[in-house]
Amino acid sequence: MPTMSSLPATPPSPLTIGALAKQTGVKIPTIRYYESIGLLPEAPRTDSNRRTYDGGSVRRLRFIRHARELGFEVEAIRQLLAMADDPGQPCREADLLARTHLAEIESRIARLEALRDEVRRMVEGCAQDQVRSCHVIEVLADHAHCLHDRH
Amino acid sequence: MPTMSSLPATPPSPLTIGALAKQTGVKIPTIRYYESIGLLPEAPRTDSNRRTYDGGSVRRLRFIRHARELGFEVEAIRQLLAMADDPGQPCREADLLARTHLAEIESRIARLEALRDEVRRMVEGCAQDQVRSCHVIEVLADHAHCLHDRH
DNA sequence: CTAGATCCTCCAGTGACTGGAGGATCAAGA
DNA sequence: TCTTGATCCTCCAGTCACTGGAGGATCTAG
Repeated sequence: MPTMSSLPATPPSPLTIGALAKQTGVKIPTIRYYESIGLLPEAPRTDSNRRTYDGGSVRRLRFIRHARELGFEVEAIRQLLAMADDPGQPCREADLLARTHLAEIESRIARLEALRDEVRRMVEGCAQDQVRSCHVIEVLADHAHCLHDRH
Repeated sequence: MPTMSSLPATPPSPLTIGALAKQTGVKIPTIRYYESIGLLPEAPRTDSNRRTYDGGSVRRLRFIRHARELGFEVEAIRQLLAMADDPGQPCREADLLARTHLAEIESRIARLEALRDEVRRMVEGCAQDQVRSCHVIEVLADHAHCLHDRH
């Protein structure tokens, strides 16, 4: 084989912060901010002090982005990441945490489904050019959709 | 009939801001903040300048709270409320808006369901005291769970 | 060897609340 | 009626999670 071909899998060349931002949809200052609050580990630097990233960073950052979009706060994400980083280790304490998050997730799904049904009804009404009253508010205002009752 | 009895339905006595806060789980400063940014209409005042509310306020505020918890931003809630306030009127323009929100809601449901399944798997693993690897990150990191592709 | 893109740090600004200071008002009991 | 504790008012400063600009270094393509 001639000179050009290297090993079968291309060695995973490190990403710049800009490339990471592009691949994840997270803005550069936000990436640095996540590092500063410890959601992302401190990125290794090049000789000229630039941060470098790899595929793991992409997955971790995408996870953070999705979780934030879904309304989880940073502290919850930090806990979720810690559980993922440390699979099954202090299972006893992580269990309660996971169950709490699970209940919260299920509550969100239920409320989103109620909202979805109502918005869908609105869209269908519009499609038929019918003027029918809108119950979006009632749907989300209804306390029955809450799984927890601490309010 | 004696003197005490009034009309069949008790006249809906107005709520104080504190009572509204209790019924909705929204803190008093937050209620005032929502009024200041126009999410809630300016509350009528008593002679001594205190805000008064009714059942409509309770429903509207509960809606806002749930929508915020579900991660919708204030601007989206403002639009949703405007549609609800003005049922079927400028149907043509509201339609696109509603469809956009619908797609967003469905995307959230899909991602939350994926997350739920994974967290559930973790919890079950814990319950059996099994040490199995955790894929929460992979689940939410997976770009396939996104319905939009602008990133 | 430049010129433009990209990176660095630091710091100030934004959106959506959250809470304290200082003062007025209300409602219930002595 | 008078007080006293709860609740309300406005204003303003602080927090969380970003977001963006200033000023300067480094990289990369022509």
